[in-house]
Amino acid sequence: MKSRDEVKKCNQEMMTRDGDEENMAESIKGLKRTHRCTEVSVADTGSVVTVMGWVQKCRNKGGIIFVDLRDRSGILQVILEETDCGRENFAKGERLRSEFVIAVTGTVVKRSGAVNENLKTGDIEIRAAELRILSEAETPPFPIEAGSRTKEELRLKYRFLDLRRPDLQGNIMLRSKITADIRSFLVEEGFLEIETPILNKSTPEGARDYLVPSRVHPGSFYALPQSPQLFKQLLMCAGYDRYFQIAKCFRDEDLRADRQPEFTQVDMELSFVDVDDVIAVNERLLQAVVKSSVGRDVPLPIPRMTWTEAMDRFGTDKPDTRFGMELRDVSDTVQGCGFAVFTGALTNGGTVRGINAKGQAEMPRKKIDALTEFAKGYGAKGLAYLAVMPDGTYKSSFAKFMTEEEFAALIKLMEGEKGDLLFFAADKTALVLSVLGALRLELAGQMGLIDHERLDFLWITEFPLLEYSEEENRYVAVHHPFTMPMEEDLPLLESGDLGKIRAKAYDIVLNGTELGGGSVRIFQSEVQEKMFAILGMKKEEAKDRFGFLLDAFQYGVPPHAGLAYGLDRLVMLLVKAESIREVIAFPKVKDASCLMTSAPDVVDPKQLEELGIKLDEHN
RNA sequence: GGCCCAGUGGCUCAGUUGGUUAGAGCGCCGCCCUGUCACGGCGGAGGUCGUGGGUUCGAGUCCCAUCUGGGUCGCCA
Repeated sequence: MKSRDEVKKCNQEMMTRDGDEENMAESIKGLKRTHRCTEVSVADTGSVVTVMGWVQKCRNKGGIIFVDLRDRSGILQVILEETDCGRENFAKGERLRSEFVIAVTGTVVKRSGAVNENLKTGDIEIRAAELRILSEAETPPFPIEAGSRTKEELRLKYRFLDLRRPDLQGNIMLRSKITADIRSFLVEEGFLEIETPILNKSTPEGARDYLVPSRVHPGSFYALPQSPQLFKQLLMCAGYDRYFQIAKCFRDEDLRADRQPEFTQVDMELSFVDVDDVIAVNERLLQAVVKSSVGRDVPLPIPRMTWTEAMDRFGTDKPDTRFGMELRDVSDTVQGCGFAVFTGALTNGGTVRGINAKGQAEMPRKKIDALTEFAKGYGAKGLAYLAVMPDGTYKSSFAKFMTEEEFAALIKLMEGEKGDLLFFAADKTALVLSVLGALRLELAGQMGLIDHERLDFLWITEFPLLEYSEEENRYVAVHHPFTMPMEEDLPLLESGDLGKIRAKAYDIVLNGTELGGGSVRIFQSEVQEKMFAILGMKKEEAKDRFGFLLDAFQYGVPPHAGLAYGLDRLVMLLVKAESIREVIAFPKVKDASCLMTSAPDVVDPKQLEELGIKLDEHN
């Protein structure tokens, strides 16, 4: 592959290349498109239509030319014969190549040849009377067709071509429909769509901000929003009791298959509500949108699970409930056994848990080793296994440390049967859960346990309010510092185990992906100040960073709560895409750059000077 | 920042334990063809194997470094 600089140079050449000598582009003058390609049907037989689009493919039989004309609606066959269109138009037809943009005026006829069952318009064709070549085209660097297996790198460099492909067009068009449906549902429900600023004050809690300098404020920086959180709370203070926004958000963090540095949230906030009210309206929203976009029914109510239960049963706060293989706590059973890895973990206040890979007893040693490596990737020191062979014997990495009775008890607890393979992890609880949670997903994938037709929605509730950060040496907010503790746990704020406080926070999960989350907000300034104190924020600092919010709370604030969805993830899951990039028109690659525009890029020194910015020598 | 995977004509891939002129399908170009729709027939062009270095009589194949893209851990209030 080319280096970044070479690519840049190449792109520049591409952009500066002039309209060339051979460009025979004709004018559109006097023509008006009457239909998209697949808007023409057998009902139009006999009428004259004008269609415009791209040449998908030409089949020149000598005296007759078939042209598959494509636009975003699909494909329509155009037929050119000299007797219909005359010599000049036919000659143009002979010059046609893939991706030429053309306009055709002609008569809709029923096909005299065979019907093409694969096309929506397979029973008709247009007999061209006039053909205009509106634009010629180079041969594209990869085929413009559905199901392309072209390297993503190339697709992204030529995203404008990639976006012509029917599968990507389908995703982008469905995304548009979903967005429109969300808007109309929320407006119908009395929500107001209100925009909030893109240029903001940096609030360095949480993800890293993208910073924006400004000519008129040398030395100061705006930050791009990570979410409209504070503004929507202020909107509640201002009385706009139901707000929503399709909001672009930015986080300067590393990318993943389901994470982009800029992404879109469906953001909402409601006044005079509690947890159940937010959940209720959002369940109806999801039901309506899923129905209208992909025609699937979402039965209500959506199941709910507390965070504690999710962690306990699935080892994660976003469980994929499309299959079982739940985690089991075997700590009590192995407590007195002779296996030091297990007993040692327990002595150190940890846990021992297992999962049962049904029918996998004969898994080759190599594969088990690979899974052990997989577990190590999540911080496990190892992975213990116990295979209950079909003949009833055991094969185990800890065979010599346990008695027959201990094995029997362990297998019984794991509901192990002949042919099952049991995996165990022993360590600190959080680590064990994360390892087995990941292993569960990995195994399910390998074993083909996941039904990809299912849409399993799930609410996760009662998240912990705070968690202790070893790195920061203090408690940090699990959700954000404006999250309301559950009433029952309020006393713990004063004295008690801060890690035990549950929050009025909730996530919506679909098929093991976190679709969105939200919370009831703190609306009493005393509680908010207490919260800042717990987070180690001095009064002055809190005032400096969030003073406007605290001020607003002094002037009459309604109880309020909200939620935000990752729109990209919702669309991704509904179209069954593997990556969020398949539902974003112009996504960025792993290092957050754009292969098409080559952003980010160095800027003119004059621009920097104007901004009062000096770079390090090594930049 | 760590770990893993991939990089061979325009595209997608094959390429045996290192061994003569690096193959295929599709696409592309030319000629022919009036019912094709994975159109067909004949002919043709096009790659030195991401880059640099090394081992070797000999490297697409082995080693080191590096670039590019992807997955993932950390990170993502």
